[in-house]
Amino acid sequence: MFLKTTLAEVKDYVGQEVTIGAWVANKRSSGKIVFLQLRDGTAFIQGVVVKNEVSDEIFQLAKSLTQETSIYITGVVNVDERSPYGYELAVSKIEIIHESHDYPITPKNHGTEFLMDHRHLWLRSKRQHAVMKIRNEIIRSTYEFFNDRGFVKIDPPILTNNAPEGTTELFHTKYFDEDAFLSQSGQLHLEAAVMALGRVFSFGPTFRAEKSKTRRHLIEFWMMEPEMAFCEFEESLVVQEEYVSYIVQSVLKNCQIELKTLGRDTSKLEKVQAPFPRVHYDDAIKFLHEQGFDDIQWGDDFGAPHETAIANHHDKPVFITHYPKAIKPFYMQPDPTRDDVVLCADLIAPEGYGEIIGGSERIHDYDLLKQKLEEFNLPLDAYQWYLDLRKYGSVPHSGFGLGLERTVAWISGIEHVRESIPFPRLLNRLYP
RNA sequence: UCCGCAGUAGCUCAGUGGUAGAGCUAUCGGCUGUUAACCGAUCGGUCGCAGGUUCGAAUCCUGCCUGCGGAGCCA
Repeated sequence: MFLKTTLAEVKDYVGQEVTIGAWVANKRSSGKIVFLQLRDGTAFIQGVVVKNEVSDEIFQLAKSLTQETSIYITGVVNVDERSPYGYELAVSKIEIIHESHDYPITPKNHGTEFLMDHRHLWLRSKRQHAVMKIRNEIIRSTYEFFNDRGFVKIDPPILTNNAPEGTTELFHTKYFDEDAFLSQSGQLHLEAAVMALGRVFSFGPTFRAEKSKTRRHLIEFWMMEPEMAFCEFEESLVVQEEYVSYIVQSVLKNCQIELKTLGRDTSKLEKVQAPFPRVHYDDAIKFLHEQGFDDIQWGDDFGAPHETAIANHHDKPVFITHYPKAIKPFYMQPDPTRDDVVLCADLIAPEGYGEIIGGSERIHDYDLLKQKLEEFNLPLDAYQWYLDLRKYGSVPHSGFGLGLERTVAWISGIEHVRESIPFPRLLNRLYP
C-alpha cells in the first residue's frame, strides 16, 4: 500500500471496513443518529453513526465532535441512494486526532472580506476545493497538450531588467546595486529559447503593479506562454483554439463532480470546440456601432462592456484580430497588406469573462525591430540580446499568453478571479 | 486615480433623534435519514476612529480610516 485509503477510494471498498483520516466538515444529529459530513481533501462523504449499533462511548463522542476536528474514522462502506455521493460510511469507531474549537467559518453566510481574511481556512470549503481541483486539471491538461505536441517547458527569469509591455506599471526591486523588476511576461526570453528548442512553453507567475480593482484582475497571476518558431500568425490561432478546446474538454471529462458542486452550466462548455470565430478589428468596431455603442471609434482599445458585447454574440470564445498598431506593443509584426494594423489576436471568453489570451506574430526583421524600439523610446542597450535574435538566423515566430486565473474563473463559472488562485494578491491584500 | 455604496455581537444583518435587536456560531437540553437540518434555553456589544450639534446621537453634521462594486489599464 502506498498511503492510507482515502474517501475518494471508498467506492472500491463497498461492504468492507476501512479506516480513514478525515476532518469533520459539518454535523447533524438527532437523538439516536448522527450524520458526520466528512472531508479528507480527496472527497466529501457522509458518515452515519447509529446509537444502537455502536457503544455509548462512540455515540457520545460522535455527538460532541466539533467543526474541523481531525479524526481517524472506521466503518463499513455502503451504497446508499439517500446519500448525495452514492456512498456512505456506517461508522463503528472514531479516534480524535486533534479537537478544533470555534472554527471561524460557520455553515451560514459570510462576507467576502471575512472569507478573504480567512483564506487559509476558506480553501477547505467544498466550493473552494472544487475550484482548486479545476485549476489543477487545467494545469495538468496544459502540460499534456504541449508535451504531446513536442513543446519543451522553459522557465524564463522572474527578476528582469526590461519591460516587455513598456507601458504598464512594474514591481520595482533592488538587484544588489542595480534596479530590477518582477517579470510581467516571459515572452522576450521565450523568444530566445524558441530559437534553441523550436517549440517552447512556460508556466509561471507574473506581476503587474496596476491599480486595477475589478473581478478580472490580480496583482500576481499565472500565465501559460507558448512560443513557436517557423510559425506565422494564422498557424498560431489554430494552436490557440485547439489548446483552449482541449483544456475545456479535459475539465468536462475529469471534473464532473466539481462542476456540479459549483452549479456550472456545462452545456455552455460543451460547445467550446475548435474552430473559434475570428472577427477583424475593423468589423468589431462596425459591429459595436450597429449595437449602439457610440463611445468607441477606430483606433480605440476595447473596454470591458465592448468585449462582453462581442463575446455575447457568440457561444464560443472569439478571436478579435488585427488591432491598430498604435495600441499594441512594439514587438508585433505589421500586417503585410496594410501598415496601420498588426498581426495579433485577443481571445475573448464567453459569458463576460473577458480576454483570456493575447498573442501575436513577432517582428523578425532586425531593422524594423530596431526602428520600433526607437519609436517606443526603449533603451537599445537593454534590448541588445533581443535584437541579436534577429541577427543570427532570424525566423518568423509567433506566441501567445493565456491568463490562468481568468480561464479558471470562466470554466468554473465563478464571479471573481480572487477565488481562482489559492492566495490572491489584490490591490489591498497581501495576507494571508 | 475617478464614480457609487457600506462599516452595529465571532459571522450575516435590522434599527433614521428617546432602555442595543434578530438569525447563525458556541454551550446545554430534545428529536432515528439529516442535506446551510430542525425545536427550546443560555452566553454574547467601545454601534469603524476623532471631533461637533442636541436635554438626549448607532441615527444629524465635519474630517479621517478601512472594505466592497464599477471605470480606466491589462491576461
